[in-house]
Amino acid sequence: MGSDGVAEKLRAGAVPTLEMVAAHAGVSRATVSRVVNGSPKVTPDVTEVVQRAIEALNYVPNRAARSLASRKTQAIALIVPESAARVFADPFFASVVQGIALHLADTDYTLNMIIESESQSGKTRRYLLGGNVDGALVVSHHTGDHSYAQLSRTLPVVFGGRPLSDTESDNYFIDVDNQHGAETAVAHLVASGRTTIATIAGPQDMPPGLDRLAGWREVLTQHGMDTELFEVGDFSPASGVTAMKRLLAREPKIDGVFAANDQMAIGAYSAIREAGLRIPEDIAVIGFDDDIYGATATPALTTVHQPSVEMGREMARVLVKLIEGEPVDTLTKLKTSLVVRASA
Amino acid sequence: MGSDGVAEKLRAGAVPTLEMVAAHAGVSRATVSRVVNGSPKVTPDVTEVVQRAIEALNYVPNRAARSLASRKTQAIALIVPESAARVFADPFFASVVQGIALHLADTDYTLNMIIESESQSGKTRRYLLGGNVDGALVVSHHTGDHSYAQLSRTLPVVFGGRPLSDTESDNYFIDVDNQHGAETAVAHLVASGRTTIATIAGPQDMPPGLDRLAGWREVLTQHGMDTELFEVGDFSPASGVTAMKRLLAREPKIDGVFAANDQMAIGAYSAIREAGLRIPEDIAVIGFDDDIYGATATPALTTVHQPSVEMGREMARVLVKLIEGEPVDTLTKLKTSLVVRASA
DNA sequence: GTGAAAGCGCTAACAG
DNA sequence: CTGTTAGCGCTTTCAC
Repeated sequence: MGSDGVAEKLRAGAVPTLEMVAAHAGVSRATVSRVVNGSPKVTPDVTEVVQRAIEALNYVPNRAARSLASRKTQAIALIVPESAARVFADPFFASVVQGIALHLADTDYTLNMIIESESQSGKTRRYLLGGNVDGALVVSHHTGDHSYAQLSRTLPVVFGGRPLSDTESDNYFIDVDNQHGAETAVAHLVASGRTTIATIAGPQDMPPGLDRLAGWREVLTQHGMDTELFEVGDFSPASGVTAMKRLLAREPKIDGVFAANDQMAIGAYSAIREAGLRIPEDIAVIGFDDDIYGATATPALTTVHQPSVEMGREMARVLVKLIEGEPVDTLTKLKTSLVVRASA
Repeated sequence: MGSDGVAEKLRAGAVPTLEMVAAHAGVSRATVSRVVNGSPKVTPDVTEVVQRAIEALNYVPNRAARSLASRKTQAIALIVPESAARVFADPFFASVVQGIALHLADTDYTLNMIIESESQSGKTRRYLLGGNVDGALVVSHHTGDHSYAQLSRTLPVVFGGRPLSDTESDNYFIDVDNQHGAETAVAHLVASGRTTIATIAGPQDMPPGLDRLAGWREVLTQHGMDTELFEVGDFSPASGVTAMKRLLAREPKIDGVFAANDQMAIGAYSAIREAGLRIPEDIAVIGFDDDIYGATATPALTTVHQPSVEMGREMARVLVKLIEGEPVDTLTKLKTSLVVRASA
């Protein structure tokens, strides 16, 4: 009965199943399963016979069946909450995804990318709660938006970027050390002899905006310098132009400026030139992010590099550990580094 | 027996199963399944009772079980074959992925992103052949590399970009109309009075390189103009510089140049300026791609826009149709459009 | 160490 | 139109 059918399929060249491998190797399905899952208690001889059968049949385990029986999916969701278009235009995001995918390639986990269109946020929640994945990764570049925070009570979740409020202390975050990065940049300005250093800050309702401003303030304070010279932008080039103009109007003696991101720094370039000043001779400029805008600008922008690929890798690493029950830190901070080019 | 256990679980607040919904609604599991899958032959009354039970229990179907029973995965693989780093730095690729994800969000399919690291190409093949996905999408920007061509005999596959050779005629492709785009660009140059039009072609072993050169040649031929003025680059800015210099050395009277991509066009900018010529007064320049390099250059580059998001969307749309057995065209060509800015 | 048996949660004939 | 009956392919106790 059963084995006849199997023998038949074996010959038919159908998609090989564990049962067929078992028949081919002359062992039980349980044993094949053990070999496939690397169980230690299987005789080497048997293991080899099974391995051979697997290769002979070109057997590949069926994911769905395995998932159903083991109650694990071996899949991880990558949630992209912000407006899709904006997120994908962001090179930072692309690098993070790259890092995630690279790390996952070394594991048995699969990456399920989900673009969260607001029109169907319920769909995403259902997907995540429906046992379709073992864990989720949430990327939200600049915004501190963590509307998925509650999710973590049901499912392992790792966020990219720190939360705005610390009430969500039971969540896991991978963050870039924004404040330290900003400090490095401003310290560079100070070290190169600049004495009137302004900053174009990011939105003060976003963690990176807050932290980078704090870094600027910290260094100036240490050097007993004026800490009032800042204007807030929204991370767009246009806001960089406006902010720089206001800064120049307030204090014409400015000889150094730290912008909270590269795009605003490029905006500042325009305002500075319009005022008839030169970069870096009259005003040194440093940005933050190390994106394509700054790299291709003239003069090439000195900026703070964000370890974006590394961030993705770390997010994936932490999530996998979390899923597998290993202990991990609640907050991981990644180091930034100053990329000195021509603008400062 | 059975129903007692179910009633118990119902109270216990365990993850709801179809069986629990059936018990709650007082119908059979089959009926619940029909309602969930939108079968037309269920009485409205019954449907409603079931729906209510589903909501009451907050039931979500288990994907693995459904997949196992129906022998469908409702998942699509996105394969990224080229060196991951390069691909992700490419804004074109990011947009394509965006388009794919956007279309899939409207369907019941899930996107599995796979970065194909050469170290484990076998893993990818096994994954695809192991019945883990219902179909695959292969993106390869400029290269005509379709090493996955054979796959399509086993699994529905849709490629982005046309194949280099036409031997793979049983495969499905979504391509951009490179030749027509190039023709539009060159026609624009001709229409604006340019008489000595050169081109910086892309690699001649890549479809876009070939097609864009063909477009240039076609228009010049139509106008009885010289068709010898071309140099081949490798799509990098540096190769654009070199090619432009050679072109200028060969023919100083050049007053228009069409580059096969924006990055080479920007390279040409340097060479042109170095020769003491102005853009667009002395030489009009047009690129191809409409990427960030051209948009932020000075003067802003006139270029041919690639419908990248649309390409992703189309790839996903075609693959889903293919999976569901609907007829689709073997080759879909997407229209490009000329973006006139300051350089021509 | 290995096999037998019992499901995992759902779909899909097949009756009725 | 609805219920019954079998599995889908694999893991996992529990005996042997």
